Amino acid sequence: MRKELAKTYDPSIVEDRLYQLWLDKKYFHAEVDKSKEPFTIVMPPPNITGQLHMGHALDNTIQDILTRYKRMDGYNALWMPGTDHASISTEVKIVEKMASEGLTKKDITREEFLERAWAWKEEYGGIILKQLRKLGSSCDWDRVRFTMDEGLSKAVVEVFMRLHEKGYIYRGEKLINWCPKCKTTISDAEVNHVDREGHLWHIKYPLADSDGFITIATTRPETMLGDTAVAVNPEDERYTDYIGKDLILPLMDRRIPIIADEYVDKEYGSGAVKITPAHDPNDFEVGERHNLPRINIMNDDGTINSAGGKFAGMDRYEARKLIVEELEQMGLLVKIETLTHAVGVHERCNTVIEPLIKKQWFVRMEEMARPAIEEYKNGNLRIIPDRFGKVYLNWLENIRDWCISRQLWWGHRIPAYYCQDCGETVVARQMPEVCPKCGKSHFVQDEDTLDTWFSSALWPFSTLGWPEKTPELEHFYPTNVLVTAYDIIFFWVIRMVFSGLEQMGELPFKDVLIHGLIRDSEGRKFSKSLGNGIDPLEVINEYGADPLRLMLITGNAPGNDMRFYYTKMDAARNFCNKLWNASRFVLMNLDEELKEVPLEELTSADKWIISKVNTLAKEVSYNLDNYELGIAVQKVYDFLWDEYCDWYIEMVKPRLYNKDDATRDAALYTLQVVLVNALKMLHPFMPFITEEIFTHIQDSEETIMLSAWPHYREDWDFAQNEAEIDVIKAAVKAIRNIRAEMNVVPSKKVSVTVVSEDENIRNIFESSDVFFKTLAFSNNVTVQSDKTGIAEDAISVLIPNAALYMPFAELVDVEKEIARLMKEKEKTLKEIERVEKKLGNEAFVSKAPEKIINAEREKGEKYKAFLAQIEERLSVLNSK
RNA sequence: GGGAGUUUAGCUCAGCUGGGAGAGCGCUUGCCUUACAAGCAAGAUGUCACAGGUUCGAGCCCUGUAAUUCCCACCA
Repeated sequence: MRKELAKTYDPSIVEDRLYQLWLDKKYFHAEVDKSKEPFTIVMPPPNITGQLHMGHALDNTIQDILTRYKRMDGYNALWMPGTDHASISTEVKIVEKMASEGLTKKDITREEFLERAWAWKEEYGGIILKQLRKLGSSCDWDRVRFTMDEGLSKAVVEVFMRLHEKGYIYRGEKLINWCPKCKTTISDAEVNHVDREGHLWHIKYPLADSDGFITIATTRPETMLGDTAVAVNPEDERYTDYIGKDLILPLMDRRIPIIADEYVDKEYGSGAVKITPAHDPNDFEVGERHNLPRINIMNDDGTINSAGGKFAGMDRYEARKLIVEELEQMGLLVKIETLTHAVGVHERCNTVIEPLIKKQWFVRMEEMARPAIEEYKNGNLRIIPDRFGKVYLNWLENIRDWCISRQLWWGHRIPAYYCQDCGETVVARQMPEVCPKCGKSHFVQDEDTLDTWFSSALWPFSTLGWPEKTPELEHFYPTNVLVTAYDIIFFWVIRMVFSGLEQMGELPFKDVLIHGLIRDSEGRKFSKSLGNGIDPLEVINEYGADPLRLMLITGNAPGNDMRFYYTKMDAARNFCNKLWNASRFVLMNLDEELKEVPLEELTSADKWIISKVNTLAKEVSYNLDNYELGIAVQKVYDFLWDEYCDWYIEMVKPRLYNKDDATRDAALYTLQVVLVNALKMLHPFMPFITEEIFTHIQDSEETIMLSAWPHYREDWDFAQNEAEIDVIKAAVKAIRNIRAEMNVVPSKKVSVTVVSEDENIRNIFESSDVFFKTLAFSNNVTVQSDKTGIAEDAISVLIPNAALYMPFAELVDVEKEIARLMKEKEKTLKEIERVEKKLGNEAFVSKAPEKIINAEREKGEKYKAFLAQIEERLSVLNSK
C-alpha cells in the first residue's frame, strides 16, 4: 500500500532526510569503473574563509545538474569537491583574530602562526562544504580535497621543480605590485583599476647649470624623491637644446639628467616627464634603456624610507601633502589640475598599490601561453558562451610574467633554499643536505609562499592524485566541463589550462561553461558594504533547496547576469507545489497494484501525452548536452504544468472516477509512466522533491538519482494522436472562450452538438466526448455530419472543419455574437491576405524550401475554409 | 585608449542552425469544479532601441548610430 503524500509540499521535512539517505547509501561516490564512460567535474574550490553566497549556489547548482544528468545517463560520474586555502584571505582572518588578542605577526613565530591557521582551517574551513549539502550537491564527499593537503602540496612542489628546471620559473628583481596594507606582492590580475579623483601637479625643476626650468607634471609628487631623470621626446623641438643637460631635483638637491626617449608624448602635459624607475612601470623601462639608477624611497608599509631625506618616516600621502606645500613655498608649483585617473588598488583590501622593485619569483608565460592559445583556436577547448573566448585569448596574447611569490606565511612555501655560506640558491623537493657549490650544509628556505592560484591551477589533476599515476587520474582526467563565473577566467581558468597542458600534456577540461553573476533586484552586485546580500541558506530555509535551484536556472542564458527577486522564488515554490499536488492526485488513484497496459490499449489521449513526454526527452537531452539548462528546465516545467496537469489530468478524470471504465487502467498506467519520466528529467534540477515523489510512486526504496535517464523511443511516437488531441484542445478552448464571454458559469452544463463533414473529425469527437464533461462543462456531446435539428439560434463555435453548437439560446445576444464573428472574420481575412501575398510572390515560391511553401498553402486553405464557416454562420444570424 | 555585453509586454527575462513574437510576475473578468486559491478558466498588452543593408523572408545575419553595463589598459 502506498503512503499518501501530505497536502502541501514541505521541503524542510524532506530535504535533510533524503540527503542523509543519499549519503548513507553512498550514491554520490564514484569508483573507477572502466565499463562506463567517465564524466568528471571538479568543483571550483571555495575559499575556506568563504560563506555560501548566491554565486556559489548558482555555480554548484549547475554542476550538480550536469553531474546528476550524466550519472542517470549511465556515466561514471565524478564530481570532485574541495576547498582552497586562500592564502591571503585566510591570513588576513588569522591576523585579525590575533589582533583581538593584542598580537601581531611579529609577536609569534611562523610555526605558531601556522598552527593557528591550521586550527582555523579545521574549525571553519568545512563550513562552506556543509552549506553546499543544503543545496543538494551530489559531489563525492569521500574525495574532498584541500589545496594544502599533503598530496596536493607535493604536486605544487613538483610543478615548481619542473618549471624551474625548464627555466620557466626564475627569480628576479622587477617592478612588482605592492600592497602596503597586506605587505605583500600581488599579481597583475589582483590589481583592480578604479577611477579616482586626483590632481595633476605641475612642478618646475630648475636647470643645474643655467637659469630656467623645465616643468613636469605628476599625479604622485612624493615619487619625485626617487627621480633620477627627466625625459622628453627626442623629436620635441622645445627641448632639443636641453637634452643631456642636468636639472636640480628640488627638495633633494640632486643632479638628474634630461634624457630623450620615445616613450614621452609631446602633446601631453608639458612634454617633459619625471622618471622614477623604482616606482613606476614605464619609468622602470625608461630607466633600463638609459641605465638610470633606481632609488627606492618607500618602506613596505607605504611610508617614506631614508632615501627620502627629511620626509623619511612619513606616510606616503602625508609626504605628498608636505612636498606640495614646500614646492609652493619655493615657487616651483606652477599649477594644480584636478582629473580623474585610473588608480591600481588591491582587489582584496582596496588599498592603492605601490609599484616597487623587489626580488621575486616569476613564471615565464610566453611558452606556456602559446599552446593554451592554440588549443582554443583549434577548437579543442570550448568556451560557452563563445564570446568569452575573446576574453580568454586577449589575456593570453598579452600575458606578462606571473609574479608568484607572496610575503605571507599561509600557503605553499617556495621550495628554494639559500646556502648561508656561499649564497647558492637550490630549488629542491626537500632541503638539501649539502651545498652543491661549497659543500657546506647551512641552508635556509625562502621565506615566501606561493600565490594561491599556483596551487588552484593544478586542481583538475592534483585532486586526482598527480604526480602519482593513480587509477583515478588515468580514468577521470581530463575532466569534461569546468563551470565558473566570468570574473575568474583570468585568475583560474587560464592558469588551469596552461598548467594542465604543461604537466599532463592534455587540456584539463574540454568545455568551460561560464555563468554570470547574481545581482540584487536593482541590478547591483551583492556586496558587504551595500549590505544587500541575500543568504542562500535563508532562502533554502524559507522556500527549500529545489525552488532556489529552479529559480537560479530558469530564464537565464549562459554567461548572463541575473537578478534575484523573491517573486521569482514564489513562482518556483508554486511549481513545486503544483508538481506535488499532481503527484498526490496520481497517488490517490493508484490505490492498487499498478497494471502494465500494452500500448495498443491506450486511448488517443494517453498516446498523446506519452508522445509529448517522448518528445520532451529528446529535447531536454539535447538542451542539456548543449548546456542550455534554462531552456531545458523551462520545457519540463511547461510540460508538467500545461500539458500534464492542465490537460491530461483533466481529460483523464472521468475515466478514473468511473470504476467500470474500460480504459481506466490505461489512464492510470499512463498517468504514472508519464509522471515518472518527467520526474526523471526534472530530477537533476530539483533533486529532493523528485526523489520524494518517485519513491512514493514506485513504492520502493529505489532512488531516482540512479534510475535510467529517459531517451526518445520510436514506439512512443504518436503523431496521429497528437493531431487528434490538438483538435479536441482547440474545441475545448473555443467552448471555454465563448462560455466566458457569455458569462456561462461552470455549474451551468450545456449539451454540445458537433457538426462536421469530415469523418475523421467526427471520429475524434465520438471517441473523446468524455473529456468535454470536465473540460468544457458539457453534459452531452452529439456528433453528426449535417445541421439537422440544430436550432438556428444555437450559439456556435467554429473550429477548422467543424462547428460546435450549444443551445443556451436564452443567453445569446445576437448583436454581440455577430460582432464577435465579425471580429473573427476580420482576423481571418488578414491571415488569408498575408498568406496569399506570400504565395503570390514568385520569388518566394521559387526560392523558399518546399516544406515552408507547403505549410503556407495548408494554412491558406485552412483559413479559407474557416472563413467560409464564419460567413455561413453570419448569414444565418443576419437573416434573423 | 582597446574589447565585450545589453536594448523584446508595465517589471524581470527567454527566444537554440533566419520561416507566422514567448514565459514568470503584474493587470482585467469569472470561478473555493472532490490534486493544488501557492489553484482553475478566459482575456488585454510589443514599430523586438534607431537607421540602412543582405535575403523570397530578419528579433536572429552585415554596417552604422544612440543609450546603458562590464572587462582590459603603464599616458606622466
